[in-house]
Amino acid sequence: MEDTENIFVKLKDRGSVFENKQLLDPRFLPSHLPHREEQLTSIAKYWIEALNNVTPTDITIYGKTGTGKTATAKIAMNQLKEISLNEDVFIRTEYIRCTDYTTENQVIVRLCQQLGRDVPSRGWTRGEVLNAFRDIFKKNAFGKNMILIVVLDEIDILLKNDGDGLLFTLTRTDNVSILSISNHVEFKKYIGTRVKSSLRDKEMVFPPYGAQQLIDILSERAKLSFKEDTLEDDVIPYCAALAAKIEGDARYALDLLRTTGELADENQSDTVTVSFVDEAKDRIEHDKITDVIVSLPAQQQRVLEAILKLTQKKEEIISGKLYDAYEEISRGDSVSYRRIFDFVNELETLGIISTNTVSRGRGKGRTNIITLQCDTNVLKDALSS
DNA sequence: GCTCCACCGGAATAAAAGGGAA
DNA sequence: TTCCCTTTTATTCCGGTGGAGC
Repeated sequence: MEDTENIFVKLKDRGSVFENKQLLDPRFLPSHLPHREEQLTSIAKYWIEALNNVTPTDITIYGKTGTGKTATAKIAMNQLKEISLNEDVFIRTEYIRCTDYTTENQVIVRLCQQLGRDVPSRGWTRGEVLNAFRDIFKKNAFGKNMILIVVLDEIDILLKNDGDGLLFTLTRTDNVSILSISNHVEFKKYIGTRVKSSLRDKEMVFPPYGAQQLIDILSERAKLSFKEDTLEDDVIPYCAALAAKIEGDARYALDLLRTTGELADENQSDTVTVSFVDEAKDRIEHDKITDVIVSLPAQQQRVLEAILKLTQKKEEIISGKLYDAYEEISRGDSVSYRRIFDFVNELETLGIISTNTVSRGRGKGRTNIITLQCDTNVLKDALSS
């Protein structure tokens, strides 16, 4: 029998335009962030108090997706940690992503665990968990007061889901400083008055990156991630221009550049040309929508199916009609209208659909007009997979 | 057996704007 | 013309239930 060629060997030997693709990964944290020096300095000016054994003031960071909020906060955390080792203080910085820990309880439990307390995620009462958390501040091996700086990323998600209980607890705990990061400016509407009074925070806004700034960011990364002379001159400016249009999103810009390189590899091209950028843009859009839809619960997929069906019939989609279509698809296994209302809202948050509430006048009440915001073919493919 | 919490739905309340009375 | 009424559905509030981790 003839030996089968090892597919990995074949793929491994194939050329690549990348020197180190990891550097373009959104999770990669560079040591230097172009055009965020000012914001980093601002955070440091507040946090430096910790080195004098004073709990720093709370900070709130606003900014759209991909404006460097998380990266800046993480760099500040690392640098503070580094310098505090040489000082006579006990500072802990902890990072929590509120999309992973969506309730007060989950965050406090997680903090306890990160700080070395063995707290189970279930089984203990709220009081027991809180006591364990507060105990951590009472005694420690060095006989020094611990200062805890908590970075709560995407805090708007937690506030919307669970209310302001977490902020209440944290602001009432001595020696805790909060840095909250939010995508939305209006997230404070979820904070009640009792918490507002104890949360005396400094606010910071991260502006979207401009096209030229995005060029700087991409150039810096591309230098190390691509092989020499593989990138055509126009590629980076074009990626930057596209990303600048989408609210100056650096994460998107990096994603675009990486996908463009991947397409060059797939086409076994030695150079990355502008023509791959447009293709990369389509692929990212397609993958993004597909990923979201595939991970949706079955009931929400059915709602989308109903929307797709009505869209294809070119009918105006109003909430009542949508529910009828949904019930028909569900064949008896349907949830209430009340649930569908939530689903529609979630789908809107995800950007798959948009809604517009209109009133039709006396005797006709009001309704939501729903429109699909993505390509019907992409949606169809995603639903059938 | 205890706790958490995602999921669910009933009930109350709010909203919008054309129609009709004054 | 102004202003209140009307209707229907959007939206909010809130409590129940059951699965899962401990």
